[in-house]
Amino acid sequence: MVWSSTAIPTTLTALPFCAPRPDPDMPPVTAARPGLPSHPPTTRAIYAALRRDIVMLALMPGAKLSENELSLRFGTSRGPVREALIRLGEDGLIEVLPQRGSFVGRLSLPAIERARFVREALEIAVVRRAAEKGLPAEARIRAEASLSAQGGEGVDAESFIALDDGFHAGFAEAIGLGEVWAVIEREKAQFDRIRFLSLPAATPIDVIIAQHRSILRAVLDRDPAAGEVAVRDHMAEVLKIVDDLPGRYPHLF
Amino acid sequence: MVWSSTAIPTTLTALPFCAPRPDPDMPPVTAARPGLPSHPPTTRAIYAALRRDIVMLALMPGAKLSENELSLRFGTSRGPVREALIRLGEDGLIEVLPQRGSFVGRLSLPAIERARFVREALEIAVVRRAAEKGLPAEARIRAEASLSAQGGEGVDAESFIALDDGFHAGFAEAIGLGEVWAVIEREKAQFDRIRFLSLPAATPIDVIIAQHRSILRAVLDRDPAAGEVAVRDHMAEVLKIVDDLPGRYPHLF
DNA sequence: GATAGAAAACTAGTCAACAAGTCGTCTAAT
DNA sequence: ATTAGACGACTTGTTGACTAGTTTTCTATC
Repeated sequence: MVWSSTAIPTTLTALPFCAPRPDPDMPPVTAARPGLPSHPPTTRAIYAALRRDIVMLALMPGAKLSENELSLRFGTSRGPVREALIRLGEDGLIEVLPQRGSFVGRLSLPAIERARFVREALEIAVVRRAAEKGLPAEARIRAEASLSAQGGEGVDAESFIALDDGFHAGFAEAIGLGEVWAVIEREKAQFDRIRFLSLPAATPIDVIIAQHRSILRAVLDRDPAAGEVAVRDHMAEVLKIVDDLPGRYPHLF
Repeated sequence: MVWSSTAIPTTLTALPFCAPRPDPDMPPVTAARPGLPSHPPTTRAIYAALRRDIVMLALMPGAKLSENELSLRFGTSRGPVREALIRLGEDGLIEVLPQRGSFVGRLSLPAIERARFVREALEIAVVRRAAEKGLPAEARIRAEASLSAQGGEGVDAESFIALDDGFHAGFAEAIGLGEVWAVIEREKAQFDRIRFLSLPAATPIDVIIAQHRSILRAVLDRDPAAGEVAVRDHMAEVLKIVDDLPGRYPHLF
């Protein structure tokens, strides 16, 4: 068996950003990101596909995820599907009730606040240390390239989030603690969902880019305190958009 | 099938603290902590048993973990064992090489430093917020009870670590973010192993208790800055004991 | 028609067998 | 003696069947 190319059938789907449906059943359509870590073979692909669908709200909170149905959809047996579901459960993205079923986790304000808290704490520590140690030239170039790409033409929501992630991850890698970003990424899924949910009314991209600039400037100025303030400011954006969401989409909470 | 009581055969074992063996095969003996969360049934018990053995170095870094052998030992099929191994792999405690075998992860200085970094960042954020919000009376009582218990008679290594964990987790729970401790706990396993490894020569318990007192005092004094300093001081202890370990136990790294 | 009970259609949990890849060893040829 | 090749004893990955529990639905009874 060859691990390099997984043959999980995947399909691209247009995302119904602003059309959340009360219907818990969802069209079983997905796309798997290539080039993810690697550990297991088909399990990883299924995990990636489901995670992407959940984060992008193609699978709505509360939707039922039947192992049988998924194994049928992915063309594998229940084993790999089950393992993928276990990992999604560990990420807090789905909830499996014994003998009852697996369901996409509902949005939870406490869970979002916890994720925000964890991310803020880690990101502050990373930026502080980057400001103390100084940013390698290569990392600086990449950060600035990401910044200008963020403001470029034709960046859709998904690619902007990818650029956003890369920008933040760059600092962790720069200080030789790239794996810290993996911890952040696990938590990040929680409020990536609300980010997609509130896309039209969300913080203007210009503001976010300006905050990114502030963070980078503080690091380049070797000013940890300013970096911490900039990160705090940046992370506070989540709080602003999260407030009225439960009122607007009560069935997702 | 009844989930409440799992019937995984477990056996208690005296721990060979200061007798690390080059032999990668280990006596397959374990005890499972009761009252763990609950999600799956037998998988959870196997996971807990193996995790405990790994953290306490009853399973030495580099040891081979055969799914077949483990399923034989636990009296189940390979399925639950496999799922437990997946979760241990996610925790970074074991490494599974496709078609080759599963192995207890070796001690890695970068991994330990990463875990230390994450824990320090989160613990600082927690203590700071606890100092800002103030500690509820109940939490204060529990913290002080834990402190005196830590200095009590006849606390062995395992129970001290449990008290230690409870002390730290208390702050997270006090500020309503108890689940943050779960994130810390996942990372903590990495340097719990070196804690057990360096038990005899480790930092005297008195010093650790004094550091705990400093943290609690800072929180009670509503002094976030002092709390941060105290946590940094406390976390620095790990650095002190980790230095000469690779030289003394090269086969574990 | 409304309600209580049985049965059928789900669910996840578990298991044993098979497939496929890797490693070590043993044999045979040079 | 050395080396190349094949065999066999491992490993994890995958599968489909079976078990036990839950929910729903349908039916018979009041």
